[in-house]
Amino acid sequence: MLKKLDPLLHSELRLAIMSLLISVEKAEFTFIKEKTEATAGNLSVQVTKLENAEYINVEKGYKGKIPQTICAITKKGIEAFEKYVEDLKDYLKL
Amino acid sequence: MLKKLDPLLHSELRLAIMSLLISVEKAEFTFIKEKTEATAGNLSVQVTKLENAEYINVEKGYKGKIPQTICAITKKGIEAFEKYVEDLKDYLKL
DNA sequence: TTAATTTGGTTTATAATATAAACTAGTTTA
DNA sequence: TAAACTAGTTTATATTATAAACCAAATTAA
Repeated sequence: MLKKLDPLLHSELRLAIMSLLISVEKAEFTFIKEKTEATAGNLSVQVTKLENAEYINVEKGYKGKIPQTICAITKKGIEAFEKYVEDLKDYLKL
Repeated sequence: MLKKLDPLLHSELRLAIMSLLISVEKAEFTFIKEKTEATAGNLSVQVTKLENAEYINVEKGYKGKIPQTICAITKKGIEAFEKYVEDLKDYLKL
């Protein structure tokens, strides 16, 4: 039987964010924005959702005088991502 | 760069329908309903969307006196599914 | 025989989600 | 010092998913 997919990850932008962070571990908000081609608003909303789920943690600091938000994937986030991949494989026949 | 995912397929229930039809080629509405554990209403809506996209075709007939809806995947549907799988692989690091 | 129940759905209303527009706060440039 | 830019957040709107309500015919039960 097909497993219920984690709704937090079954979203194109959130999945893209997680996919990126799986590779690089941590990244600036602006970097993620460029890579995903998302609007800042949309990205901000989705980052907050992932943060609330503790799939990523978010640190707000400064790079010189300019605000800088750094996102990093958590252990919980990695596990959720890996489970999502396994669950999806059944749908995709992989 | 990550590709935009086909929004018609990036839906848990529609993906489950397509995944099932990829395996069996054609199936009754009621069979799909049992397998996916969807409500009839939800299934009806999603089947119609897939039909409108020509990813499946739907034949309404009778099994004896009882109405019977048969869904079958189309060539276009198979191709869309396969492309979706390939596109998703990049997100999933497969 | 007619009144409930079941089967096989569709339509429609509502809840959830995604997205973009508008806004805030501070910085740099002209 | 005012315009424009950077780095975001908040909020309003559009889209989507889902469930509830409904319909028609068949079956079963009284």
